[in-house]
Amino acid sequence: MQPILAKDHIPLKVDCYIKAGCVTACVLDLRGTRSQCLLTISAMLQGQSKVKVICRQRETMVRGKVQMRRIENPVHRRVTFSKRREGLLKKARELSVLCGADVGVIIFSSTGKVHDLATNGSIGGGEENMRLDRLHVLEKGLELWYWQTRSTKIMQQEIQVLKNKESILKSANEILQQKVNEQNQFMSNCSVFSGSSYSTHYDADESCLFTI
Amino acid sequence: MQPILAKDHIPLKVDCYIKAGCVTACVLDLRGTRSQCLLTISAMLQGQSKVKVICRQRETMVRGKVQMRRIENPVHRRVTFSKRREGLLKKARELSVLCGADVGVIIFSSTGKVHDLATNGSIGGGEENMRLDRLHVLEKGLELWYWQTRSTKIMQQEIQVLKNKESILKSANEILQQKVNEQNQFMSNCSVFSGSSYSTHYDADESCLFTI
DNA sequence: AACTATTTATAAGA
DNA sequence: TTCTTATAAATAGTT
Repeated sequence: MQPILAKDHIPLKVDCYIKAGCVTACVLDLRGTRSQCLLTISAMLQGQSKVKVICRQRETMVRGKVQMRRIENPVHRRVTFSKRREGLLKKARELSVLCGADVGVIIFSSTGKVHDLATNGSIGGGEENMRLDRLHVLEKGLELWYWQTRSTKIMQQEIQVLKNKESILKSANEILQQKVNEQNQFMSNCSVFSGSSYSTHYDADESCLFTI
Repeated sequence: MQPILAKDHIPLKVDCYIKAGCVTACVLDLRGTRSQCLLTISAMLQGQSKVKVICRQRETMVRGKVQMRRIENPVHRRVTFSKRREGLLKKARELSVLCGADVGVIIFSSTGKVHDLATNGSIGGGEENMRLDRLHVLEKGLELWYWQTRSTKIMQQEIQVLKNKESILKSANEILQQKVNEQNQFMSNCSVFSGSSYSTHYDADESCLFTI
């Protein structure tokens, strides 16, 4: 793709041409609420916006683009983590509300094993989602997180218990089976007791069916 | 909080005072790459930025803030879902890389049961994360998603199988126990066999230890 | 899919 | 921690 070099484009830097623009401004309303607003450049340059701009000189002018790599400074990293975690959860909630999607976010911090989670859809539908405050969402999130982690642990424990039971029952079964076999053999060797009803009641082959 | 009414603040609207500002601009570099840049208002007003601004009049000027409620138009909703899903996954990846956190995102779309997931930390550490392209991350994500869902299902199945085993083994145990008891009783009633080594080998109380 | 005006997020400073 | 705000980034509506 080649650059579009219109005649009325004047270079901003050596390698840039500005095409359009607008003004992001910080404002206070009469109640003192701070927010950001926007003015078109044309309105500014044509004097249509009756605005006096107060520009304070910053100590450091350079902020630059954030390098996408791990932040080494622990303080900066913690602050950034806190800010961006909030942002991510907000985005997740917005996606869920706007598009009716179920969104789950799980965050494990590197240091403190902190975990957060944002979710809805499973909470309830419609306008009620709007009224869920931060606390409620966090509460639900933790609940779900607990469910995830705990259920895994509990299931693993349950499996272990059942395996132990199985092992013990198998041993018991073997011993009992051995007894039965020995008794059967002993009694079959004893011709005095032939014709007894015992032999029909318990049979070695029948009990083998229960061995797994 | 009361508004700060400095003398050199001139009202922008009836209820707003501008305090500071900057210019967001759309630019093309010489290779035609489009990006956004920023100019300070002071530089603009003082003529320090040699920029000619071209403002095109839009057909519709009103865009307004997005209402945080479900988008009813299906086309708009799908487009917004697509855009914001990408944004959310990007944010998740950034949080993970910048702060060394493990982040998982699961998205179920309202219509097509589509699910996505972004994760890292478990993939690997350091600079290599930078090189993971979208496909790789998605692949890993799906893998993890599968792990989550499948492991739960598998564990539940395993628990069910073990419970069945336990039930069968218990039945077998009861039947065998009954046999042993009956045989013991039968033989103890038979005075001819007193003094046999059998009675010491299997005892009803001993096998009861295996009942859980 | 691309464009860009506008909104929103956030890094650094206070 | 919270506030501020300059600046970077996301995205809604349109082409």
